[in-house]
Amino acid sequence: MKRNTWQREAVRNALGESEGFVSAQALHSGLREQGSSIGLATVYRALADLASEGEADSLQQEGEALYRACTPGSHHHHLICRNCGLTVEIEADPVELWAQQVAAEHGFTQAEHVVDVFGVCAKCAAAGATR
Amino acid sequence: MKRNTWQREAVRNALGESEGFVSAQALHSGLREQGSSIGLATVYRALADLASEGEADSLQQEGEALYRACTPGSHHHHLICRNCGLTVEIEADPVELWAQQVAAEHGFTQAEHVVDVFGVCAKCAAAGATR
DNA sequence: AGTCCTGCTGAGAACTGTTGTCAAAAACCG
DNA sequence: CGGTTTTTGACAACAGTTCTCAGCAGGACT
Repeated sequence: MKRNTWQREAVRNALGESEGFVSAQALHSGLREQGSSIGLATVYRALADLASEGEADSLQQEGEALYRACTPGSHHHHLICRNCGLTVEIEADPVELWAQQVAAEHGFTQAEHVVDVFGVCAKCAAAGATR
Repeated sequence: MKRNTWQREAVRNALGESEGFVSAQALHSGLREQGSSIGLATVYRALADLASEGEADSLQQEGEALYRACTPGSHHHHLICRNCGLTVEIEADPVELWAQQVAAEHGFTQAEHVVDVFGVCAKCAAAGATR
């Protein structure tokens, strides 16, 4: 049976409050700074659970896993500011179709795809324009 | 100054001969089995060099980096069999346009994107059909 | 060809992100 | 409340990758 602990809630909340993708370790130290006594392993476990239940998305960047709360159930992709981490969920229907089609053309089945767009958001572009 | 050592050549060759994406460690042990005395660190260094010079593509899967020789200079994406690792280079012009457009719509600039399609190739689908 | 300099190599240690272990704690059931 | 059973948290273990550093060797120059 699956139990409902305050730790899991804490992770879910912390994830929901963050602007963009966060690493497990950042989340853990953030919670610790708020006085929580949650353990690192627990954060990893909670994140893995959330991700497998579709309540969070994950992506790999520079060898570490980043997580983000997302609208459950809906398939979507992300547009991520590589400077501040701001994330926008985007629909990608044309890409879905394209991926299926390309896979089929080459005899591939059970196609899945990884699609993420990185860029610099308007705010960061303006702030960094002088650089 | 950049030097041309037999180790770098060995890595380049081994990469070119492999069917799909290979991990640095697999490449290293493969070379070792062929009697080479190349070191693991050197393989990592050579792969990083090749990737940064555009002679190899890399992707992250399950926490490890995989590499593959690719046609230098051309921008393309990959269709990868998640069973045997077979890789097909694919053109994705519609996706390129889509990515630029979506980024622009949200005020993002300097858009880059990660697009990879995973599936099961015809051969593996046939072999695993009985499973 | 010989010499020198400097970047490259290889072995292993060190590091980083993640997962496993296990006793103790706490959530759920009645 | 008492019993059962999952979950937790501290820490060890692990895997992949990078760092370190003494010695080696590629290439330029002679």
